Amino acid sequence: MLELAILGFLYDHSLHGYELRKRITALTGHVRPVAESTLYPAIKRLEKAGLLARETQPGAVAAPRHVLSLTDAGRNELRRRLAEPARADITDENRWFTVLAFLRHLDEASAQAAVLRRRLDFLQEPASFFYEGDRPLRAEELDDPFRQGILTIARATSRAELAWLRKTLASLG
Amino acid sequence: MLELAILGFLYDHSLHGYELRKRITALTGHVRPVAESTLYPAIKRLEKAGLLARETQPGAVAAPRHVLSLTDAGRNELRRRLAEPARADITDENRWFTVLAFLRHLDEASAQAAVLRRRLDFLQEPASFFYEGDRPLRAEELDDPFRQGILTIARATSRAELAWLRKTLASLG
DNA sequence: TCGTAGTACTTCGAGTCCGATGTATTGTGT
DNA sequence: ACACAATACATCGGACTCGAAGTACTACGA
Repeated sequence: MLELAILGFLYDHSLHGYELRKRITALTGHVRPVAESTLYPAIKRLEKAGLLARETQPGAVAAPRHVLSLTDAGRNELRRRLAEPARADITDENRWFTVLAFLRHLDEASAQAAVLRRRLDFLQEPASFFYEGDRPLRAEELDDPFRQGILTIARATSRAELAWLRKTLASLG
Repeated sequence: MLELAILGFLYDHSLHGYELRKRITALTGHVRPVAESTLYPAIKRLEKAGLLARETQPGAVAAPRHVLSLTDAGRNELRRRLAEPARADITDENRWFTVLAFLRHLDEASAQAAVLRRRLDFLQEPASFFYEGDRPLRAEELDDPFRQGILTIARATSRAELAWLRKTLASLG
């Protein structure tokens, strides 16, 4: 997730870690903030794996900056992760949004459409949060107003996303 | 999150680990499955902290079951976690849904309302995913269809949840 | 000139999670 | 009679994450 965001942001521009941090915070920080002590080790991991390169600049403002850029292997890896997301990247909205945020980096519309279709399939699975035996319960069948809320909100999200997915899939041809 | 779900499910009934696992899977498993090797250590943690008690039954169906039940400390701890959720429990939808799933266990409507109000405040903060400088961008200003999708879906969710929150807060008095 | 805020990165330890693997029992199909 | 699935729990190592603290430098107001 974090790694995907790092690769995704660096695909467009080289950035130093601090700027990267600000962009990741803007993207997902209001939901799930990223600690510095998580970001910098992640950068090191990716660097060690040969996915990104580091060039140290003398500090213009403060401490020396490490300007990061994707290697060819890094670009390939980003495309691979976007084209073949893990199951959790499809099902978990937080992860899914990160995939969506960078999906334009896939070159082919058909590959983009394939990813959207996986999300579509997932949303169409008959899944609920609450069951009676094996039968999924509908909001109206619950007497707990908070659990009703969960189903109400999830249904609204699902509806909106299905509409958007179908529209976008149609426009991708 | 996991711990909250364990405490929440055990508030109503004593359950053995395997049954607990099935209920947690039903609740959040389609989004984020819980591995057995995560659940059982979590149970041990809570037991060690004195929040739940274990009674071993001879295996009716298979291996001996450990029937788990909340101690008084466990009941207090659940109510405490529900009444004073961490920031991430409010902002991350996955965690928030878990709080909602058990919020009825808070005795007082005013305490329930206070939690809902925290979510309301969060949703009303002007936050986006994409910025131009400091200014949040609207869906129409993006030319990336996938990023437009993120904003479109997030807005639909937000609208539905705000409506539900206001309705429910009104009915809580 | 002194404190504070912001930039930019690092280290450490503790906790948490997961995949893989293992053990033991009962029920079901063939 | 035997394999296999399901029940039920446990252990282990490796990876990831976080909070706390630290380093170091610049800019700016009082």
